[in-house]
Amino acid sequence: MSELEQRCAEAGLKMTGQRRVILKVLDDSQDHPSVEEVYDRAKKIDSSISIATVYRTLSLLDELDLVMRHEFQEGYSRYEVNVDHHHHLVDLETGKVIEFQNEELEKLKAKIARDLGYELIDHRLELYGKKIKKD
Amino acid sequence: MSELEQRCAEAGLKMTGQRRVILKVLDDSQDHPSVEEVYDRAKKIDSSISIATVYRTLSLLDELDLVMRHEFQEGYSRYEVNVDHHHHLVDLETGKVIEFQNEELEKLKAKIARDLGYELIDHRLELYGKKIKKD
DNA sequence: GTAGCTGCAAACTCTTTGCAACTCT
DNA sequence: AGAGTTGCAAAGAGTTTGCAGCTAC
Repeated sequence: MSELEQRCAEAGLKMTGQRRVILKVLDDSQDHPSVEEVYDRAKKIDSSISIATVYRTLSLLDELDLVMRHEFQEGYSRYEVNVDHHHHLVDLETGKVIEFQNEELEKLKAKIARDLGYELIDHRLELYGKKIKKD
Repeated sequence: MSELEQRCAEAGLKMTGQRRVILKVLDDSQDHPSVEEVYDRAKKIDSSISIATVYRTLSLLDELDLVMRHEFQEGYSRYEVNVDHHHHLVDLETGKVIEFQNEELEKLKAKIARDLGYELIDHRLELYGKKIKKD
């Protein structure tokens, strides 16, 4: 039983065939798939699965904090399995998403919020860039 | 003639009554109105204006970089008149948007991208927080 | 005069939902 | 058995678009 599956069970979710398939797809993902992409990958395993179920399952998993929903500036959501805290740099030429962490940045964000009189609850930082070519 | 109007003229846009109304609404906005809000404010000046025109005009202005489109995590877009570079802190309890700038942050972002081998083209930073209450 | 702009309504995309049938536990 | 889950299709929200008429230049 995968860790995702385990944590779903702990949350009291019924482990249906469809959910098992979606969890496997997520477990196997090293990227940040859209709902449509999760759906396509799931269909390869069980072609009878419906996109409504994918939407419902991803929403549930997001609520349980087992996955993280992102809305890059594309008009739809992407999901990723909830790993360590990090941010994203989106390659504007290829759409590739690169993850990074930066401790200094974390401190700075919290400080900025505090200075404005706020407790930082959540945030979003995305960089969009082009690869530097060394000729 | 407002500065926005001037810059639209320079861009070769025809100055119709509807556009003048929308530009005035934007000029008078100190906040970050949604399309619906711009539409409502515009209708108070000219009730015959259509929401399609508001969408079309805001898209145009965004392309010309006269306004900036934001997608906070709300499921729709908000616009603001394109002023100095800054970021936003969204008050999670009231929805209020607070603007801030931070030079240190700017440098850090560019450095992170550079270290990853990227030239920073664009970025997005939003903080979401709750007001700290001093009891 | 004409290219560009408008209002209207229909269409589109992404997402959610009501419902009857089905299935884990 | 019963609550939770599913597929389907319809509905929703936000946004875009085709078209015929209108308007700034």
